[in-house]
Amino acid sequence: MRTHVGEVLALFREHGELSRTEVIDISGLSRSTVNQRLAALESAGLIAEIGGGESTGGRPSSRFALNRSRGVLLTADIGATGLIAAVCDLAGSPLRHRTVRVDVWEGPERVLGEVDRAFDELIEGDLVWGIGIGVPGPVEFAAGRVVNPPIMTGWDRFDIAGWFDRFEVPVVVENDANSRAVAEARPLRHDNLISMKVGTGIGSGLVFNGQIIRGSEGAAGDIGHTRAALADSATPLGCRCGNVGCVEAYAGGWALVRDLDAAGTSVEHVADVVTLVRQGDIEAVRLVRQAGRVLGDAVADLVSILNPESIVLSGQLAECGEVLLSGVRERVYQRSLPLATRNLTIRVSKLGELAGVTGLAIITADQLFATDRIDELLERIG
Amino acid sequence: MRTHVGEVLALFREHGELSRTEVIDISGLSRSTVNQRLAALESAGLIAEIGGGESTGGRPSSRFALNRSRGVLLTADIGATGLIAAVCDLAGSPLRHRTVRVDVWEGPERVLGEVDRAFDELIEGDLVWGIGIGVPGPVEFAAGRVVNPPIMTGWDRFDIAGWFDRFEVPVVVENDANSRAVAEARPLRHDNLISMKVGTGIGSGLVFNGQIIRGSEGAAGDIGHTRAALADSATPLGCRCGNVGCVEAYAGGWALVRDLDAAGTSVEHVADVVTLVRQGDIEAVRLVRQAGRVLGDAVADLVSILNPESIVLSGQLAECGEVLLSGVRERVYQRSLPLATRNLTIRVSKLGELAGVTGLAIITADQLFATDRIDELLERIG
DNA sequence: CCCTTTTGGTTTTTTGCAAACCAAAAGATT
DNA sequence: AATCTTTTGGTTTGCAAAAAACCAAAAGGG
Repeated sequence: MRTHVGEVLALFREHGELSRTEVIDISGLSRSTVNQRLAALESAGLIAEIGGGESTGGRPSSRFALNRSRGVLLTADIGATGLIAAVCDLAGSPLRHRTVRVDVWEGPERVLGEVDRAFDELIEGDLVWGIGIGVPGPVEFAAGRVVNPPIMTGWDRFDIAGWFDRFEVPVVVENDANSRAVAEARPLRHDNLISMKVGTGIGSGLVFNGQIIRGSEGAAGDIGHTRAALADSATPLGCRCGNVGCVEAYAGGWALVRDLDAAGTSVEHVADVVTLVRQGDIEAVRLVRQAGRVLGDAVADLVSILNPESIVLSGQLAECGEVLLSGVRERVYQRSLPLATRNLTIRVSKLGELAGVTGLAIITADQLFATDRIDELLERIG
Repeated sequence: MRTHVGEVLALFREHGELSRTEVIDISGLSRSTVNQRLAALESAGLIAEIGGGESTGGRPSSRFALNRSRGVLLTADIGATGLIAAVCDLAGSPLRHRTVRVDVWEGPERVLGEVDRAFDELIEGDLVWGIGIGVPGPVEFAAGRVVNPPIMTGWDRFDIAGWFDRFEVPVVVENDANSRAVAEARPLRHDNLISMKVGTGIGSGLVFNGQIIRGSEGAAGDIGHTRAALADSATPLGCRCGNVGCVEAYAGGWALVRDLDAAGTSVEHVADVVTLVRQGDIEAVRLVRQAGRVLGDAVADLVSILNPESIVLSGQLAECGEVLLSGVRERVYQRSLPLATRNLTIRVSKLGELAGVTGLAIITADQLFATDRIDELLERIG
């Protein structure tokens, strides 16, 4: 009986709620085949019948939907100085989450140990179906490990997927910016989107043709260390990467802290900058708006080259909202080709700090429900 | 009998020459199914048995390969001031070609009329299976037409595919830079590649995850009008696009003609610049090398962001070879993140002016041999 | 010359899919 | 209220594709 149910399941993941007739129309399959597959999916508990539909002049249809609580996905979004662990349903929505403060450079054993503990506390007898781990570095996706990370000391080629062997479920490892981008793109059905994370540093995730662009070595997305446009200030500032004139050295959170401090306003962390902006501190607002312009100049080139349909800003500095956005918009609409900005939207993420874990859950579900792996899943859940 | 032969055909397109046993191993299908499909493909003439293989201790295998001369693909690479029309085999290799001088702004009827004439002269009783047209503007691929082109006056939304209705074969329309990128990427099996065309203007084609990145409106790839790095020269030059400081205004062919002319060397066309460089003219070499640096600065950011495995330069200025390359390489290896340049190769295209028509043939074949359209093809060829 | 190895081809069995048919549940009509 | 029409639900039957099993052919090795 275990047939090509994956294609039908994919329809529910994409469209949400469907009746038999709708499945028939969309898939082009026959009524009997659709019935057979729906029965298989329902008996496995992957889909469930929900409230009966309205009549359109005849017998009312019964409607089905993905049974999003049949199992859970454990996800952990590991950042430079902290991590968020979450239990998500099969549609990707976080159900419960915990934040843990731990520095990534303390190494994989220490950090993943914290993830383990957080998972143990979050699981409430849930059936774990998959695990997704987000990391702030380049990832070899197929192997489930980090390769040549600039900031993740001690993590190089560490077998992250193997760490979670005890769960006996698929484990995916993905770059944190990429998982954010997926979380933004998928619900909107945007196939071409750029997600910018502006926190202490600056990173980006690219989704084009509906797929994550990882590059040949998983290092794609690093917009923070591209060259900034030096409008009039003749002094190219040094960056923490060792180079000079990087975007991050002007618009990154650490650069704003540096500049505000130099201007006489005592700040310690990016959060302080955000607070000042919200309080309307003139110097802070001026600096963040200027950071937006630098960011906008960098994004403008990217818009001309990649022609995305939307750009989403996230990260701590994105909490400055319009103050940051206006600078970005100003430069993008000024510099990018009109053709590329005609239907472009630039906005701040609505997902906030949960964007990472949400995206990881979606990516993990993608793997679990992949048409060529669906049998494996049915095998496991009996 | 008309079954899922497409999957097996795809194997031959990817691997070239295969024995039955190899097809069985790669596809995972049973011997009988493979035999059935091979028989169907062979009777349709899509594959042919080639010289028997060597024995490895048992009966020697018979080997099969795509019958690349079963039909031909007509392709035309339309540039700003001229077009190349070609007859290609089913593997994408150009068999015969013609060059026609015609300006694209003379409109679709005039230009496509020239394409028609060139096709008629090139066909020698060949069975035409598909047509591919490359154009210097943004393309709505699914519809087979140009949308909002900046330089293709009179072409907006013109039904290019419809023009070739008389052939009664599938027609694909693609951006010229994109088709070039495919021609470079496919034979090398590179999944992440940037192709830069440096001629009068500057354009690029992006292939990532093995797919063309077209952007949300087919406008992706426009690197020519991104912002150039203004090292020390304090005067941002005006560009023909109306903006200032574009890469093209420094490194485009028209900019070099402008600069050489201003320096007292009388030149009219980009070809003259190339000739001068080859003759070792000091000023020309200096300018082209400098153009390479400007280009390199722009590409460097793209390398950091997209992490391609190779960059290929084509177009007239690429004929300057090492003179242009050295400038590009200098800046890329200086500016891009080490992680992104570790395994990066930067080189000049070996395909030359036929890159466009080759890529178009490959893209057209992709459509013809797509698994969900293979039955349509078998229907047509009987 | 026989045995082993590897590939080629055919027959048999299974299974997934679709067409066709019948049943059920609603609204519409008389 | 009874019947007709419409739409959806479910089952049976027939077909065809795929795999397993089997036999044949063509090489090398002893």
